[in-house]
Amino acid sequence: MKNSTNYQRIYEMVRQIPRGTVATYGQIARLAGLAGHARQVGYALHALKDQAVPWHRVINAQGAISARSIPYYEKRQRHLLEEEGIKFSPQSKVSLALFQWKPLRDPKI
DNA sequence: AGCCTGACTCGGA
DNA sequence: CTCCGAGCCAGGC
Repeated sequence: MKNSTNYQRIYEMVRQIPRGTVATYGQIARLAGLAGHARQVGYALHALKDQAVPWHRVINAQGAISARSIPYYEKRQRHLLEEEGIKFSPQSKVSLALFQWKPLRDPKI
């Protein structure tokens, strides 16, 4: 990666997501000072190899787990979230109103 | 160096 | 409600 700084910022933010809450890609991007670069957050997590950050707490803006190349991971992510007390709707979606991380420094929320 | 791909999001039709 | 297009960037070939 050329600019590892951006990735570092993203990882820092993801690491700060409290247990039992979730955050969206766009939200992480804003908090990391990369507003509008939600996609980059996804790439950063994709490039992530070790389990140093709670990547499973990052979901898309619809409160659903984003599909990735390996379907199995999707199931595993859901399991991890459920173990933290996060509930999924019949449509496999998380209620952002209830579980989304709401840090004070995020103006949009 | 150039081209293609992908864990996203938002606004408008 | 669903579908489409544009913006954005790192990594692999």
